[in-house]
Parts: sequence; C-alpha cells; structure tokens
Amino acid sequence: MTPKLALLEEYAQIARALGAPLRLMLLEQLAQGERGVEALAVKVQATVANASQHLQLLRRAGLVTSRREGKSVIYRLTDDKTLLVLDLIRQIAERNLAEVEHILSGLRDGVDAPQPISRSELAKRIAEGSVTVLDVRPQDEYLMGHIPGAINVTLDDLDPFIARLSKDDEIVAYCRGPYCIYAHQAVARLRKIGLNARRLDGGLPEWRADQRPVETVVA
Amino acid sequence: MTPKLALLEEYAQIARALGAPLRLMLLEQLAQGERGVEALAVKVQATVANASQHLQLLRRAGLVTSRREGKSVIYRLTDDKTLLVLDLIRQIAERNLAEVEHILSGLRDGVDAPQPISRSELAKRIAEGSVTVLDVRPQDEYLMGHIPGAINVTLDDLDPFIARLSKDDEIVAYCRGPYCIYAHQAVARLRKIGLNARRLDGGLPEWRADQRPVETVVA
DNA sequence: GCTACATTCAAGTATATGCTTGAATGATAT
DNA sequence: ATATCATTCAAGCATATACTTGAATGTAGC
Repeated sequence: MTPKLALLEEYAQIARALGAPLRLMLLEQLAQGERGVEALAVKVQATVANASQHLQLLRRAGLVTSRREGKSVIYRLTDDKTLLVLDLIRQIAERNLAEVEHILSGLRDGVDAPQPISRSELAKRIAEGSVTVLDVRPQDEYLMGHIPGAINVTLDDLDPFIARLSKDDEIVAYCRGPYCIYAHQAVARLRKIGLNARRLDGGLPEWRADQRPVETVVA
Repeated sequence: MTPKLALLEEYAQIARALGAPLRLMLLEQLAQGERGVEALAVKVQATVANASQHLQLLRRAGLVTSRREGKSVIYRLTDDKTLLVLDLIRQIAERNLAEVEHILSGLRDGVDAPQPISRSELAKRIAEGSVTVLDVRPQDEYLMGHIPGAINVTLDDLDPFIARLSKDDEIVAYCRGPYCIYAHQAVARLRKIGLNARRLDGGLPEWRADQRPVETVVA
C-alpha cells in the first residue's frame, strides 16, 4: 500500500501548488510567457524573496522550470496541461460555488453580459474587419504579444477612449485568460453606456495555444 | 483588485481540497458511486470523525454534496469535471515528476508493460468474445457494478486464479480509475509469468462515463 | 580580485492543517 | 420518552505553510 500513498502524495503536491492565490497569479503571468523573478514579483505585488519561494515550490511540483540567463533566472510553464487544469477548476468553481457566482455578478455590475465570443468566431470577424478588439491588459503585456489589430486600453484609460467608439461597432475585449477579470469589468462598463461589447472566451494564452497569429511590438 | 483576489481564493480552495492523499482516496471512492461516511472511512482506513471532517472540507470546496437518508449521510461527487481534473493532474505528474516515474517503474517490477487498451477497443473485443476481463477491485466494489463479463480477482487471489488462464488468452485488467494501481500490479505479475495481459485505460468510473454497460449483482 | 546585481537561503513568527479523543447532535425504533 | 446508531462538533497537539527580514550565493563587468 505504500507505493499507492507515495503516488497520491505526489499528485496532492501538485494540487497544493495550485492552492494559493499568489501562485495562481504567478501561473497566470507565466501563461503569458516566460519571465524573470523580479518581473514576476512586481506583477503579483510580492517581495522578490517571497515570489522566489513560491516559484521554487511550483518548480518542486513540476509545474514550472527555470533556466539561468546571465544574472537572471527565467521561469516558464513546464506543461501546457497546467492551463487546462486551471480552467477546469474555474469551471467547477463557477458551477458549484455560490460565492463565485456572487463575486462575478458583482463584476457584471447589474449589466447582463452575453455569452463570450469564441476564438474562431472572433478570428472570422477580424478577417471581415467587422469588429473592434480591445486588449485590456497592462501595456507591457500588450507589447509582448497581442491579437493582431487589437487596441491596448487599460481600465484606467477606458473612459477617455469611449469617445472613439460608436454604438454601431461590435466590440470584443480580452485579457490574460480565464482568471483575468479586466475583460469582465471592461465589458460591463461599455455595455452600461449602451455599447455592443462582449468578452472573448479565454485570453491571449488560449488564443496562442490555438496557433492563431500574435502581433508583437519590437522594442 | 479585491474581487480578483476573492475569486482566486475560491479557486485556490478547490485546489487545496485536492491537496491531501486521504481526500484523493475519498474522491476515488466517490467516483465509484455515492457512499455513506462510515463506508468511506473504512475504505480509506481513517477514523469516522477524520473522514467526516475531510468530507466536509470537500463539500465546502463544492466538490461533493451530501444528503441525509435515515440515520446516514450519503456523499456523492458534485461535478464529473472533478474526475477530469484528477486525471489531468496525474498526467502532469507522470510527465514532469521524476519521482512518479520512479514509483511507477517499481510497480512494473522490471516488466515492460504495453500501452493500456482503450475502452472502445475493449468493448469491441468483448463483443467478439476474444478477451478475458479481470476486475481487480475489492469484492464489494465489484458487486456494486462492473464491466459485463468481468471476473473479480483481487491481488490476493491472483496466484490461485492464474491456473485458469492460458498463454493464448488476451487478458485485460482494470480497477478504480487513474489513481488505482491494482491493475498495474496485476498486469506486472501476469506478464512476469508470460501471460498476455494489459491494463485498461481508466477504470470503472471512466467506463461508466462513456455510457457503456455496467453489470450489477443484486443483493 | 572587487563590485554590483539578481536570486536564493535561513531564521523567525503568525496562521492553517491533519489527526486524535471525547462529547454533542439528529434521526429512528422500541 | 428513551435507547441506539451515524455523523458532526470541539478541543488539543504536532506539523506545515506564508510572509518578512537580513545574510549568502552566483554571475557579469571592470
């Protein structure tokens, strides 16, 4: 019976690695692309030492790997399946935890949002030129890669930007992925003033995983 | 930023619920079908109070629900997606954790096992009558449901049973699901003595989830 | 070699978790 | 009502985890 327990302990270790908000944020960042420790620490608003410790825990669980590059250590996701696990957990949470439904309805701010648009649908609309795509992530993440033609507008910049949109435009917003709520918030605000806005299903990592084109701004 | 953290905390709670071997065993049992607290406690070799506490934690995470039935409380899985998460975690573990590979190779006992047979393939072979199916779970689980025609042989009973098998038979063994190692062990022992044995991909819950027929022994 | 810089390690503290034990609750049957 | 049974609660202990702080390690450039 001992090998069975040993195996379960290994599986449990992976699950525990996903069991802290800060580590989920780190994984969300790493889903955008590989990063150094300090950049990650800034993004998740933790001290460098703390971020480093969490990253090492993720590495022990096999979820990330690291390499040295000069003075820096660059971390990246080991396995794309990790993103599938995170998305499944989110689905389970939305279906079974009243608390989650409550938080999400708060984000919707009394506005009824339509179903998210699928990535294949969005690709078609982009080809037709019949859609305005908003990337609501911070600028540095936008620069590292975004959906071709997408306009980078953070939530803070949204109000001044609204003047450039018309009620006739179809607007699609996206951000980091299933855990990112910026797109929810942006859509809620746009719909509240009568604009035709929807969320994209998934974020940039999912778009990229579909082998769809990604535009980069060269530094 | 507070709603984001609140959401992540909910997701993390689900992940943490999967972060203890005992709870994984409870979920494995519940994947076979709903059960009362005491039956579960016996199966996972824990005290009733301890099992009850773990079950309550799983319930808080939304992974199981319970109902009262007379004096007993019956628990069951809330969402079939939970099994998908468990299977994904197992896949990640096997790909990325050297420790897991090491444990599994110990189970194989120096024997090279072929790829598991798929469930659709097995269904075809059963229809042809060209396969001997072994259910290596404990008898009570076999009685509650098994693949039609499967023979119930626990690992303890395997040696006396071997005489009834011939080198010409194609043998397929299965047990509870992806976390169950009985089938690995049975296959290793059968192959060691030259028999043509393979494992089924997944266990009874996966077979059932495929809408395939399940045979029950009425009490 | 010396210095600067990014990351990791080590120690300390507060909090959370897993398990045990024994008592409390809830439901049924007499 | 009382007795019985299954489950849950409550308290206590040992261990694990999250975060902070300050020191140690490793690499690059002078």
